[in-house]
Order: sequence, then structure tokens, then C-alpha cells
Amino acid sequence: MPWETQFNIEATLEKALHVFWEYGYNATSMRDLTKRMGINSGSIYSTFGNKRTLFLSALDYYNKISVIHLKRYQQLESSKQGIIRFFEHIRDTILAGNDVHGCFIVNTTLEMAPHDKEMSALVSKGQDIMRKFFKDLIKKGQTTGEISSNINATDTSELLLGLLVGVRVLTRTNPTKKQFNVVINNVELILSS
Amino acid sequence: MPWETQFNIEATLEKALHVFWEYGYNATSMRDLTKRMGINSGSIYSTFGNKRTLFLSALDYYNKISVIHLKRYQQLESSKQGIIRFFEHIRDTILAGNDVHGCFIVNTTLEMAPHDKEMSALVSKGQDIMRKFFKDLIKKGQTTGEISSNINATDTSELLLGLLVGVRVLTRTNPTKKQFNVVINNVELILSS
DNA sequence: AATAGTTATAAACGTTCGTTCAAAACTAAG
DNA sequence: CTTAGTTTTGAACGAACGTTTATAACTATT
Repeated sequence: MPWETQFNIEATLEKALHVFWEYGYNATSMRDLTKRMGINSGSIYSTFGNKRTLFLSALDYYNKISVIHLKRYQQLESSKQGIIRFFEHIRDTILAGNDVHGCFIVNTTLEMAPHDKEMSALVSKGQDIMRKFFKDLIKKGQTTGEISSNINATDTSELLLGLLVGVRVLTRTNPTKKQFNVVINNVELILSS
Repeated sequence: MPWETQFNIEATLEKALHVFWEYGYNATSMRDLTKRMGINSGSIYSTFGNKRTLFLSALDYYNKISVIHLKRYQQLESSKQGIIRFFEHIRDTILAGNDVHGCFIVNTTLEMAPHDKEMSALVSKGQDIMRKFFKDLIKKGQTTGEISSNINATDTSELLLGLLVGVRVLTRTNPTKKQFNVVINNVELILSS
């Protein structure tokens, strides 16, 4: 008997994500969201709760697609190259001007995580996705002998995450190729020690 | 003939800095500022312009005191130890719960720099203060022979800044000693290569 | 064709926002 | 003691905020 939802919920959530991603939580207004999502506020509230829970859904969705995007680098024959190519991909995307708003997890880590427990939990989940990505590749490289067994996979994944986050912040304004290459060279050094 | 200003401008600006530092620009209201600064909105506007220019003044002030705080590490006899001790100081401050709001420059890099040219310029200035801090210490270490002349001071300072920023972001929520030590170990490795 | 049940619309709600400003408070000069 | 010039005060402004809601639109069942 009912009238089915007229919009694609996931596609609309993705649009909301892009607005939050661009301006952050506080600088995004509900009117910004209705415009970009293409639906009225009533539909947003009936579908996603309120502004805060919509943000939580967008953050959760971001984590979900992150996992999918990382798969590409996990499937390369060389796990060391998987890590390097991942850094190079970010470098090339940013330098080409195609990475418009940085890393949504990093942005949210600073803006919201210290003030909101649920957002903090999703941010931690996002960070853990990256830790696991690095750690799994390091361990895989160690089984094939490509990466030395002397390095600690857990510690090294934490270090690589730190390098990733740092360069993503510093290249948020005026990115240069050198900033990335300095980091990538250090990543190669770490994985070859 | 006039009535002299009743409040200490620099002390009041410092209070404003702490509010912006804690909540960010957008989540800080003028009412928050009047409360914490201890003066009324009229006095804020007549002294600092408006909310945005007050933020710019606070950011500039932060850069100024950063330079002063860094002097301590530049005066150590060992420049390598100057860098290490700097990282250790941040680690100990955060783990003791005394670093309440992270690095104001890093916070502003993500929240405001992409959307405000003047803020972006002050953020770049703050980043350059750190680059110069690392670079000068590396060069000094190279003149004394403590640090190898094979390493590039400019590139390495960029790398150290990346490591610093990364660990500051990741330890914004649930910091652990290990996160810092992994980074510090890598810093030592870099400075000894 | 009528109806029951759900969704979409957009105007309206009370609140809070950044900012302004007239009045009060004050001080140093005349 | 008066006055001219500056600062402080806090109420008030219009605008924008997140959210609600009554009404219209729509569809599957009867």
C-alpha cells in the first residue's frame, strides 16, 4: 500500500558525505544538505534521524568504501609494492587536483572525535582499517621473504599510518611532489630495513 | 582624556586562543568568547574587529609563542637530542593529560585553511616555523659532525614535520606511549643514517 | 473508485548566531 | 567642577540555524 521512497538512500548518503567532507560538520548547514542531497529536510529527518546521525551514517559509509578501495592494493603480487603504490596513488591524486577534501577520517579526528564519543568510535574504526591494511601487507611480505622478519608488523603499521596522516595534513594546502616523495622514500627505507 | 582599556589585551587574546583551540572556529560562539575572555562583545569588536579577525590574531599569537617555546630545544648542546627531546616532551605532555587540544596549527590546517586564504597563510607560517626548527637543528648537528652530512636537511625536516603532525593527529584520541615511541625510534633512525 | 498507509513538500517554529549601538561609566584636561 | 573623549555594557538586530509539522502527493490494496 505504501509509497516507496523516491530517492536512492545510499546515493543520497554519498552526497551528504561529500558535503560534510568538504566543509566539516559544523560548517555544513541543513540547507546545504537539502540542496546537495536533492531532497527536503523532512525526508532527511525521516530517513537519517537528524544532522548528527546523518553525519554518523556518512562516516560509517566512508569506512565501508575505504575497505573496498584498499582491496586493489592488497591484490598486487608484491606486498611491498602494494604499500608504495598506495602512497603513490594518493600523491598522484592530490597533485592532479582530484583529491578535493583530504581524508574524511583525519578531518573528523580533529573536528569531532574529541567532542563526540560515537564519532570518535567510528574514527577509531577508520584508523584501524588503515592499520590492518598496512599490517596485513607487511605480514604477507614477511611470509614471502620480501620484507624482513626482523621488523615488527604492528609497530611498523603504526609508523606508516603516522606518515600517511602527516603527509595528508601537510598537503591539504599547497601540496608539492617533494613532500610526498620524501615520505615515500622513508617508507621504502622502513620496509627494506 | 580617555578612559584606558580595562583589560590586558594580550592576556585576553590568549584566553580567546584557548577557546578556539578547544572547539575550533565554527563551534566557538561569540557568547563562548565573551564568557571566557571576561569582556563584552562590544569590547571584543572594538579591540579585535570581529570573530574572524580575532581568530586570525589568536593564530598569529600562537605562532609567536611557538617560536619562544622551541628556543629551549635549540639551546641544548646536542642538536640531535634537541629534536628527540622535543618529541619526548610532546609525548610526555600528552600522556600526562596536559596537552588538552592538540596542535592549534594542525587543527586549523584542516578546519579553516582550505576555505580561508589569510588563515591558510598563517597556518603555512606556523608550519614553516617547525620546518625551520628541524632544519636548523639538523644543520647544526651536521657542522659538529653529530649528524651525517649525507642527509638532506631540507628533505629531512619535511619528513620530521610529517611524523610530528601524524602522531599529533593519531594521538588526539586514546593516545598510547607506543604510538610515540614508534615514531621517536624512527626519528632516531633517520638522524643516524 | 475509494481508501488506507506511506512519503514528499515547504512553510513555520523557537533558538542561537554574529554583530551593532545607544546609554552608562569613567578619566584626564581645562 | 565641568567637559570632552574614550571604553564598557548589555539589550537588541536581522539572519541563519536545526528541527517539526500540517498538507499534498502518491500507490497498492480492496
